[in-house]
Amino acid sequence: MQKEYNSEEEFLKNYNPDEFEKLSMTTDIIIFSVSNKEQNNYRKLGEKSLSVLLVKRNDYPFKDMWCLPGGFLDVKNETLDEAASRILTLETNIHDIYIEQLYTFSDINRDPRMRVVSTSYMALIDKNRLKDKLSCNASWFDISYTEDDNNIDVVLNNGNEIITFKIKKTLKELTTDRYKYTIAANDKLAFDHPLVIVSGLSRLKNKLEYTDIVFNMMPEYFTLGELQQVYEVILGKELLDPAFRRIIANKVVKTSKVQTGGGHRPSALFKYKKKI
Amino acid sequence: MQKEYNSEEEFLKNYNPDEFEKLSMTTDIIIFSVSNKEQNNYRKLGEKSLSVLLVKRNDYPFKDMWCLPGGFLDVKNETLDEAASRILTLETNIHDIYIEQLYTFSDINRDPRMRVVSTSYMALIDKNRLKDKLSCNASWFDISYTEDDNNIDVVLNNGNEIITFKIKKTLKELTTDRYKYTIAANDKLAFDHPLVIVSGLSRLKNKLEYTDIVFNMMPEYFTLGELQQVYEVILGKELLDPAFRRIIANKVVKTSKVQTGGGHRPSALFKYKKKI
DNA sequence: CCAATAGTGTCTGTGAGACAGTATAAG
DNA sequence: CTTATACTGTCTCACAGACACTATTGG
Repeated sequence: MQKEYNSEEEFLKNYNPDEFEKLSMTTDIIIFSVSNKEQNNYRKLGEKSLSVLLVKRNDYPFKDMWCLPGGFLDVKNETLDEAASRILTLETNIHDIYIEQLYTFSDINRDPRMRVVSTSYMALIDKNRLKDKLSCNASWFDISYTEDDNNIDVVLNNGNEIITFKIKKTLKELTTDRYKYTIAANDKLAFDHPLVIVSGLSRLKNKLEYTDIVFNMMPEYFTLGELQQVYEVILGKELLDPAFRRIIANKVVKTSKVQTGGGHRPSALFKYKKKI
Repeated sequence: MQKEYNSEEEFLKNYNPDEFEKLSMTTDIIIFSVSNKEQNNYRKLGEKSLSVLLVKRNDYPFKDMWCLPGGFLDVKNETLDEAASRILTLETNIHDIYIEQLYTFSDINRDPRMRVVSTSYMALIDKNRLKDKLSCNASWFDISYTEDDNNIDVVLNNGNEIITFKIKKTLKELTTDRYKYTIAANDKLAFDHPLVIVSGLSRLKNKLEYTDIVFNMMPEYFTLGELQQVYEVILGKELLDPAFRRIIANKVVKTSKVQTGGGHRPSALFKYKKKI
């Protein structure tokens, strides 16, 4: 039973902040970018792929496994958004990166040390902006995945090491296409990070279709062929040229620059057309 | 510097769970439903409106103000989803309610007592399912709101009391239509709940267009006129009959029942057609 | 000339917006 | 007969899918 107070001030003065049990919070950030595989055929375009930044854990728990960049919330001084930005800057050394909150994961045993709830974020970046080298324990992994009604199989590859995991989908409810995701196989990723990656992939794919989010992953100047490749690699399907050009027509501006040297017709370079 | 351990078990045995500062978490639930205003003209349909369930606070902080149903996370025993379900059942006395996570709010001073991070949920319900009376301090408020590029003005009305608040929108970033929402005016709602309501409204509006979410707010049998009214009241605009019927044609099944007594042509009753 | 990408023209079918029209109960 | 809603037919326009075609470079 609450005691009687005469004012909010009086109540707050007497409040015991340990009335409710407490826990720690972290943020995990899934940083997406686009990689370019070099081609040996001088004519062909380099194949693109979607990449995610992972960090190798030096310490327990999950020592020697990979995880998303993340860290604990500074309870006294920062919001979750600020914590995420701090970690993002720490990892990339650049500012002005697109970031958005994804989902808050709260499984009781997701951290073996103690109860930790984690709010995940998704960030998009053009890799070319990274002037500094990555810290030695961080690495870009190319993502490929297949999905059907029951499973998502994901393969992450940094050229050196291959990480695979499988997510099982079970229909949660009839009126939307929401699934409950559970980790069905995973050896190399720490915590519940397979779930975070899948949730980020799904958000990215959706937002690609109804926002201009993709331009956060593009350099200032790009060809429509490159942009189309990025769409294709994220959506996991090929697009027809005329249809694609119609879709992005009012999102880009043609510049006077062209890109030559490809052993074929040069392509015009475009910029993102900012909305009014 | 982390000490040297030889195994995960050894590390965990020696782990100090108070290494990182802790905080409390809550969940707040925005429960939407549809209300029916009675009409005095025997021919006319009762006007529908979107409603939200609010609770009057008996205790400090924010004593005597209204807030969304919510509560603290039981750190030892439940996930956030479970906490939200628990509170939802507590408030409504029914199970099988549609619920989804919305967003995690973490402003440092959102709770005057101490640092509290809150994960918000949105639930949709058909009010007619509520057999029990609401607890005496809970009440349904009809929502009406207007929105332009800079502000959202919301009016909540339970027939007795009127709550208004204003949200200021500032563009966060160019590539998507994401805004930063800040509370510009609010006297009667506790915490940052105006932000939660606006975030729920926006989610509901969006999902209406690409999911079958609306049927969680409908009774088992309904007329297309009623369904259309619900769409109109959520979207805040009128729809043309033929267009609307095309959109929902493959989401509903016509039954043999009809609804008469309206002083006009009887309308067929429909059910939600569950997907295969 | 060849291979590969850049870029365009256009046909076709689908589907949304719009509006007009018919149907039918209760008073 | 009036009023209000229920429900349908159809025209038009915009746009996505599909495919064929032209353009241009480096080797």
